[in-house]
Amino acid sequence: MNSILAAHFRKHAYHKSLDCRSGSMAYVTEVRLNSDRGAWSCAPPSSCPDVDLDVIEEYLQEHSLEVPPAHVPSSPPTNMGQLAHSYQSTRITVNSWSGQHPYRWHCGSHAPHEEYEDGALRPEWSSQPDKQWNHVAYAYEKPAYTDSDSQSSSSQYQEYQDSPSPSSDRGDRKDGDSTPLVPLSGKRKERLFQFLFEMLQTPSMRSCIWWVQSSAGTFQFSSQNKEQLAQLWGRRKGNRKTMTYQKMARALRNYSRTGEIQKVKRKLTYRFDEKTLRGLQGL
DNA sequence: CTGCTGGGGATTTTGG
DNA sequence: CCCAAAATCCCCAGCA
Repeated sequence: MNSILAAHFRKHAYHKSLDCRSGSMAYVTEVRLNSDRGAWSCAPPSSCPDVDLDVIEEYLQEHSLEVPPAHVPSSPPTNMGQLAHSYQSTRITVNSWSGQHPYRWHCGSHAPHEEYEDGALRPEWSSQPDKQWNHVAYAYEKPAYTDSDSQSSSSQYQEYQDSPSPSSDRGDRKDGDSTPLVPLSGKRKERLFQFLFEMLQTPSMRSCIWWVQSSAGTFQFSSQNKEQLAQLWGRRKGNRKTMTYQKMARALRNYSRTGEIQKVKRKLTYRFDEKTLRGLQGL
């Protein structure tokens, strides 16, 4: 899988690099937000942005939908440092999600260990690329690059972490839990939350969207690149008009009614319902 | 005041 | 064509 992905991106690296210039400005902004951590060491600050819609889209189409299973050849291509790194992280994500810790949903309220895996998963262009496996204790520290809202962080999490599971009350959805998660007949259009989940599993999209706390299902959009993500969504849907974050967020808010995704107090942050999460993991 | 976010009613699109 | 669900449009409010 690694090689495939790497190859794909490599394949596009050339002619796509042209676009980088146009797209790079957005990065510059975001990069500077990370300066205090020396961050982005593994990210593409000036190099070809990972948010190239064409490439991403193409890649996603080719290997669509199937989130890479937990098995991956041990050594990622060395020349694709950044990519390999991020992909590896993703692998971790997938790993930890593939039902290995299902119980967490139930005992999580006060379990402090949740933070750990999160630390490893966050788009932590953190200190050292090779430290990714470490269980950083500052897990709750918000990502350095979340612009100004950084001051709010740890305290908030506790709030929504132990919020009563919404699952029980809203079992009224006509389809219960089986539905939205699994494409009924395989025909149904991809849903927004499925798309988002997919993006969250895609290393190259980490400048647009990332897990804040994967164990809790919380994820966050980049204020810099959220529009690009939205556009990608629009393309995926085949819309004539370009999708915007605003519209996408509206759809997200609709999910809070039905429970698939809920808004979290934190800026640009949402949370997958556990049921939704489980369903997505099982896809 | 302005830009960014978030909220939600109204309307359109989509699938059965 | 009807219906329900999902998506989209559009306007407004709160906040830094």
